[in-house]
Amino acid sequence: MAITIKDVAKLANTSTATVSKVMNNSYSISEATTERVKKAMEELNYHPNATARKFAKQATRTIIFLSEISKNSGYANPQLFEIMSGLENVLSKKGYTLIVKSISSSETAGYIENAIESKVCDGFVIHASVISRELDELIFRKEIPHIVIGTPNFVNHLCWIDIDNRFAGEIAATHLFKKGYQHIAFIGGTEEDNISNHRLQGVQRVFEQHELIFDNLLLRRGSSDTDSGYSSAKELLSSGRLDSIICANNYIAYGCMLALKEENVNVPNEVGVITFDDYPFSKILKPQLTVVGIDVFDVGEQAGKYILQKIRKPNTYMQSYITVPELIERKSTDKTK
Amino acid sequence: MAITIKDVAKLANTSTATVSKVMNNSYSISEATTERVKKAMEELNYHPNATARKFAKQATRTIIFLSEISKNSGYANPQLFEIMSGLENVLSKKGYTLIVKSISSSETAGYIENAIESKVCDGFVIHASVISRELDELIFRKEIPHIVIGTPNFVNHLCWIDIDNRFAGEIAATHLFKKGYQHIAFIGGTEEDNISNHRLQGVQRVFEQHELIFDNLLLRRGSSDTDSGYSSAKELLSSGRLDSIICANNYIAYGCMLALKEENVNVPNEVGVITFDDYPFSKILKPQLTVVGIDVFDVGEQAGKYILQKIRKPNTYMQSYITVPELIERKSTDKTK
DNA sequence: AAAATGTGAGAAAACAGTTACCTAATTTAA
DNA sequence: TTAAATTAGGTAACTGTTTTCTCACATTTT
Repeated sequence: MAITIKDVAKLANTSTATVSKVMNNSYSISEATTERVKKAMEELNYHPNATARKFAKQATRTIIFLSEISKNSGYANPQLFEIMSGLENVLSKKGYTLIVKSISSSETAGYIENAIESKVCDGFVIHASVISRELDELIFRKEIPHIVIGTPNFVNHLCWIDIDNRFAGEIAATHLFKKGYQHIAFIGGTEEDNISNHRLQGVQRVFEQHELIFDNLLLRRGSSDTDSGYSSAKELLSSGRLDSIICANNYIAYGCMLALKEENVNVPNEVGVITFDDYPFSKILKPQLTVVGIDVFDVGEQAGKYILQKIRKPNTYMQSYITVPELIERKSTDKTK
Repeated sequence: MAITIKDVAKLANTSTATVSKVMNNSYSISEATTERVKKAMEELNYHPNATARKFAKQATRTIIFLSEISKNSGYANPQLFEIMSGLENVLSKKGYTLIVKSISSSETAGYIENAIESKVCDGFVIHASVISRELDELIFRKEIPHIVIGTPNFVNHLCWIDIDNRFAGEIAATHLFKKGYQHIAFIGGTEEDNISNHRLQGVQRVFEQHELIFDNLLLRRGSSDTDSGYSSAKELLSSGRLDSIICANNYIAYGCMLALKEENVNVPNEVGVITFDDYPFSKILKPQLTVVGIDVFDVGEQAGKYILQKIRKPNTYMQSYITVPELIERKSTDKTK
């Protein structure tokens, strides 16, 4: 049998109430009694039962992180885990526990409803890829403490945190102009890919600011992979006058670099290349890629801070929060004017 | 106030014991009563309190995954998350919950002792990087259900699961021989890096089998990164006769490929390149890398199965379990004889 | 010296389930 | 027909901690 609070109370010659009060250092307990109790706990090597505590306190101090994780997620989606790390980091510091649960968007609402009713956790951090209309409604109706990571497509009530991808696009374009590039191309993912869309919008906004027009002949949309980056770059090179390429992500950028090398185009002097997200990748290419870096660990941390705040003060209101990207200058745009 | 088992019992006109029995479908309860109870649960939208259940049952159905995760882990250590995904996958299926906790090796023993005494979880999956001698002793003394992922350096009592890196080395060397390569070089990480050591041992074993001697002039040890791969490859090229290189990991391989390209060495015809672990990376290089692939998701799954088994039947004994690597043939060794 | 105030600590009632044990009713076996 | 066995379902104890309420006693104020 495990040692319980009763054993401690008996040894310390007090009541369980007093022992509990000492543990929670709430209420006024005299110095002497406190010492006696602590000594007894020490002597018996007492560890309070965590489940019983949660039960009595009616609070779980637990957050559930929901996203779809399956074979290859670790490789394909390193940002997801970077976010999770940031989240764990702040929760841990505040004595909270992180449960990780893989789920598909069709199951999310059901799972969350059950988990909150069953008091499994105090709140949820939900990856945008697993939200649903049903969830939006549920969360509103039951006032469930939550935060979505990423921009949900149809948001009425969900609150979320994301990267400012438009601003990231602005940073990229501004940097190229500053470096003296003038004919900027853009290679993005599919038309449905909002990340690409927002990054492109940011680029276009900079053109407007400079009272220039973004040349749509220098815009390519494909899929978000290396092959697409490769073929888009080849097309661009053969078709038009350009001196720089903004790639919507690392994979595209890599394909693009391969094409440029094949065509013997010098990077950064003939064509500058810039992309987004600082994958390990971008540091090891030759030349190293200039990147608009996004601190996704920080996104996880912010999400953690927010959900804790929401639990402590349920009337806290926030619909969205945006983290700020930052330029990481490397060789691929280091043009000697 | 939340709906409890009492409310259900009252509505169904039975005792709480009966409701509980229906929920756990244990004991004999008549069809009619079962129906009545289920209808009542439905009607009240009853969700049993998870904490109270755990408390009454004295079992947590929870596993804690311990490793060191910090900023950049998601990028630098995708395998870690691949393992976590596999683990979550099997635990989830069996109704278990996965808690993720970042920790450093100096804290592990203390944390585990407290968690097990406090009945926070039923068992632990521990990454080899956070074990300690103290932990080994603790786990033995208290018979703590656990499994270590990776080979611990000093193991007396810990049980662990790992990849058969020696066998992976054998696969690599065998493949090269089969393809007609004869002068095989090896680029590894530091002398302390056991993964490199084991892979090299496997390679050497194949040489022995063929009654050949591995030429130590074609062995290079450095760090495990791209730069090291690059400089080692350059050295090898200038110094000796070789027709193939085994790189201990993807980063080294990439550096190696850069060096080969710079020296205008044709891959795979002049020099074949093979490495380990199937990072996304290896598919997008030109030429694509042949790789001894290791299914780390499977490692996570195996670990999950083992820990569940251990909890169900504590007298299950296993000291180590090894997963089998597999050759993924791509262009970088596709020599036309 | 009496009244008001403050402080330390215990008794007991939560918290919401599970389950060992018991009884009554029904079925089966002899 | 009776004894034994089986089945259905209720009673109440139990899981380990927290917390409200109360009271005794000590201290301060009037």
